[in-house]
Amino acid sequence: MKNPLQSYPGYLLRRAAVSRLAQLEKRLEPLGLGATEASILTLVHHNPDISQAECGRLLSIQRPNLNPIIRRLIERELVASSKGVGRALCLRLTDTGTALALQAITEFEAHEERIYAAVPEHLRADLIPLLMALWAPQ
Amino acid sequence: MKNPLQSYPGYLLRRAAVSRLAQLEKRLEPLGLGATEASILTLVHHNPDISQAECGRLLSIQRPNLNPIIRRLIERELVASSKGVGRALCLRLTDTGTALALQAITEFEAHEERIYAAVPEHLRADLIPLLMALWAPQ
DNA sequence: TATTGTTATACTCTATAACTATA
DNA sequence: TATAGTTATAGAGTATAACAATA
Repeated sequence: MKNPLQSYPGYLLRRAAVSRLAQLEKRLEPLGLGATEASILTLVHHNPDISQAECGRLLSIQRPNLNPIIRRLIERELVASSKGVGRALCLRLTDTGTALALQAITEFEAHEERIYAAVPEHLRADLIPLLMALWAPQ
Repeated sequence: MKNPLQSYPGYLLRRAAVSRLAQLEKRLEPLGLGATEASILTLVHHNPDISQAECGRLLSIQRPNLNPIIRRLIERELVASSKGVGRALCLRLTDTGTALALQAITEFEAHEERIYAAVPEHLRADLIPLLMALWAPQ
């Protein structure tokens, strides 16, 4: 039995993404973080006082879906919020949140290394621009 | 505001996969097919008398999840089933199913072309092996 | 017994509508 | 009014357990 879809780049792209995400989540599990939560911590770490809506835009998560995720991070005291302009909330990491974010970033970078290791050396420099081109155009 | 994850290949991989899948589903919508349904029709078209379980293995869909999808395709008279060995069912496309599968395959190939078009020419031959390498190793 | 099909169920992601609050 | 946060809800997709049917 043969899978004819394995010659389609779109199918392989999806399979690769699913497989690598699962691999990452396995590594993040000891930190008690999912990939989305780890992404948010990283984003807030790099952008103190970012709003919830801005987080959602940068991570392509819609506000109604992001809300309970952020609330859980606040409940866990990894993120703290203060009032911003309008109804906006400014998000910052707590000390615990910062410590966990740094661990998450370490895992992200190890993950990045694993992915690069799977790519033939002469193609590594092309990987990021290639994936951006596959994402961007529509 | 900057998204630090955009320098991680794993993040870009996921974004690209989601974006391209959405693009494909838009093209398949006029056929009344989702990407999964179109994949199954293509698979059965290339492997007449394939079983449901084998479909699931090749497409990485677990049997309990595949069951209602196949049943819907049978209800729509795109797929017909006959008894195989054990409890297995042999799946085949009906004439309507074959006609629709051919249209779906045309859409898959157009999709493939769009993806290749986004890739710099000197990297096109590397695309499939690259994505397979990103999928496979773990 | 091993494999397949089936049912039930639960959890996560995602999508939309509608509401409240504030510059 | 426009933007942000919030709530409710519905639909995919995915995961596990358990049962039925058949070689």
